[in-house]
Amino acid sequence: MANFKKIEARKTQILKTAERFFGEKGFQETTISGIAKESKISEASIYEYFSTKEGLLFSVPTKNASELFKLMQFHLTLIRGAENKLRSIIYIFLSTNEENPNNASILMLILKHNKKFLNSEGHLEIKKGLKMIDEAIEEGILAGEFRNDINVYLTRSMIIGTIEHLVTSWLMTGRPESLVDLVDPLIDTIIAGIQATKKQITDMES
Amino acid sequence: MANFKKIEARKTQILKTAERFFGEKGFQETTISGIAKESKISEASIYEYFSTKEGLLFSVPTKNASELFKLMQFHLTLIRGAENKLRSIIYIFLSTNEENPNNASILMLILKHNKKFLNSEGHLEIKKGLKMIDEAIEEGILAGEFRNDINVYLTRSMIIGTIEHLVTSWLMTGRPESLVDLVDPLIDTIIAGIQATKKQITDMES
Amino acid sequence: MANFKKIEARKTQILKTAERFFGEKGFQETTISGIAKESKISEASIYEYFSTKEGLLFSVPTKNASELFKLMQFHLTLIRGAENKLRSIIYIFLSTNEENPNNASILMLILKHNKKFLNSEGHLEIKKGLKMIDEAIEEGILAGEFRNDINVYLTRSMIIGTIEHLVTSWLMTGRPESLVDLVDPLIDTIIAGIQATKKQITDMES
Amino acid sequence: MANFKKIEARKTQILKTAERFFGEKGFQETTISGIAKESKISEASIYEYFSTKEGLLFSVPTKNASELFKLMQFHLTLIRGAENKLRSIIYIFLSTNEENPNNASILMLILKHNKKFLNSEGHLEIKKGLKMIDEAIEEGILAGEFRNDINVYLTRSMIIGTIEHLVTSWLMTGRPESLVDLVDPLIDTIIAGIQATKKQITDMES
DNA sequence: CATGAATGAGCCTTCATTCAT
DNA sequence: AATGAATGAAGGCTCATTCAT
Repeated sequence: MANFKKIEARKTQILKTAERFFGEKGFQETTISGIAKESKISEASIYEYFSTKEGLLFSVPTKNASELFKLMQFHLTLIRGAENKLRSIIYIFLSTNEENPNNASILMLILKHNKKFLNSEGHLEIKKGLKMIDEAIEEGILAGEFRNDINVYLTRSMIIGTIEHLVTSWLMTGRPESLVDLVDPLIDTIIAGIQATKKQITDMES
Repeated sequence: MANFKKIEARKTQILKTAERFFGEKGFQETTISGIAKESKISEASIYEYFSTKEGLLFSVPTKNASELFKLMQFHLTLIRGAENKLRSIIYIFLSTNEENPNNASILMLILKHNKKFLNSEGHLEIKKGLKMIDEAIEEGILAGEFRNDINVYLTRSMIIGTIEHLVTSWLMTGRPESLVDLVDPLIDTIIAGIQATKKQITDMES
Repeated sequence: MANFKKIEARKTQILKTAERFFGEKGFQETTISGIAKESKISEASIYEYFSTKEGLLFSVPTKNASELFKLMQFHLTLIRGAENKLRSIIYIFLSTNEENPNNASILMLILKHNKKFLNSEGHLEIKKGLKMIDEAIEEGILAGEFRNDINVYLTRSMIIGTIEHLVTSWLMTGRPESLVDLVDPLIDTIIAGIQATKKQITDMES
Repeated sequence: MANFKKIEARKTQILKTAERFFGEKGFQETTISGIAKESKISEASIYEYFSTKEGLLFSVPTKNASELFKLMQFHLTLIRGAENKLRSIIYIFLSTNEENPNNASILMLILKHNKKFLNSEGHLEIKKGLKMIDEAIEEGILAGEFRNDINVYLTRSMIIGTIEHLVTSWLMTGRPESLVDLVDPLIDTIIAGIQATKKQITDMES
């Protein structure tokens, strides 16, 4: 028992250091040797817990994503209305990235472009998050909140694309200073673009 | 003169090969040795023309971007109306990327995440393109086509972010099959999100 | 007692697996970890029973050799005539190797070239086998079966060398298909080379 | 030109060191780094000339073997009689090994047991040497020097096996002190084993 | 100009072995 | 007695880059 906890603590220690290194320096510039020194765990031990350097990289965001989406799911059950759901999702995405820039960096700058990761189990967790967006959009269409001629894939791509762009810009250049401040104007614009117009509503009513 | 032309031809030969290699294999997986062999120009000569491997990478999209934005600028002078301008810009971005996936790959998957590039001269060309979007948006606001309360930076980020996301998805997974087919629904949604509503117009009139 | 037996069983289990691994993959390619997994005994336990990886290797053939030479000794006491004894020895060597290629491989391809083994206790057993050959040759000389001018060391070297070469070829390339089929032509040639000729016999008689 | 010579000199320098290291320490214990330091050529340069550590190993005896067999071929054309030819072959084999123990060690203790080598081009040279033995034996049979019922493969195996055993013993234990001293008794015994007996000759005559 | 040739500098990964429990 | 866990130590190999010719 105590043993299990100790090992988990060591793994966590490695993951914590790895997150910082990968996040700050990227994959190539990060060395296992560096992570080992920093986390005061031998290189060989790192390979006890993680199969390869890339395996370690993949392990960093998986846990985070897993926890995040559980949280999201919980929140979303409490929220009524597709617009509110999208607002919440966007808020969670932006705030999570803002709070955890290294993890954001790993996801946005490294893993998003790694084909192996896109086919890995770790990516499944992330796909769940995307699905929540789809579901919120579809819910909004069904409820008449959103126009019924919008393209769900495209709409999701706009939301995700914008979030990614904002986060990436923020990571790369440091501006704008706060990501979460963008939630409201962002969601307003998006909603304006997809919401059912009064005219349309009138049409439906008639 | 003949000499100058010969050298230019050799440079072009290198850039052509480099574009293919970087685009298909990424930065790390591409070797100078590989480019040298493929382009039948010695490694040492590549270093005559390009300072470093990264310098070569930076040189690939510069020329392309330069030509692209000249073309865009020319087109935009002929187009009236901010909406039409945005439509045109989005069309040119998506179609250019679709026609030239290796160049797209270099920009979207490699350079976008390279701080050194973002401060390099090559990035200036790209910034010009972004500025055109800003100008179109601002023009639309001034002309009353777009709402006057929209955030230009955010709106541009939505446009760019969506384009980047679509292109990146297309590069990484092969879907959607056609990028240019998305131009119309994309611009429709965006315009719907930012255009001045009748109600707003009425408000303004009153 | 039961405990002792259990330990012996575990040792045997390890040795059995080790024989297969060393025989099939060689020394370097065999890992203690592999043997541990296969024999379902922990690596640490293997080190309880065997000092080092090399110690384990040395232990594999010792038991086999020990049993073999007891068998040979028993057989030889029943056989009359040096030629018959040599025939029997060669037959036992070839057939033993053929029946147990992994053990053959360990001896022929690994241990024969290991200076440490040649000075180890395990090698003593093998030397006993060689001594039997010497004794048979000497017996043949004394009895007048073999020429009295032959070099015992050289003759034994021929016998051993040929056996080793045949076994090694068989291990490395798979031909000839059967080793024991070679016993008769082999012994015939050897005997022809060392047996006392009629002329010599006549000389001795005169 | 001068360049070519310089490179050849460097290659030779590497091969010379490699021969000593591999011969004295074996394959595993030899490191490229060690060879590099000793031969005062960078590790990277060694990899310029030789693809891998194993490739370097294979290159060591190839050149030697090639020269050796040219020499043998030349000698054999001058020699009349199968017995004399075998004597010459055995002498050359034993003396060459004795003169060049490191090369002998590489061939006898390392490469003979390396399946990759046995299928490599380097091994072809060695096979040529074996074929010379076969030819001498066959010549002897046709000429009536040797019995016509002997097995060529087996006879060659005896010759090679004995040589290998003697050389290996010499390498491993230092005995016998001189290999070439064994040529005469060795060939005498072998010849006695395979030569046509007077009786046989008489039989043939009758 | 053009390049053949040389190398410095690293880094991931593997395993035999040890030791506390 | 048995082992899970931890690691020290090492080594092959790759490339971007330089420089003499």
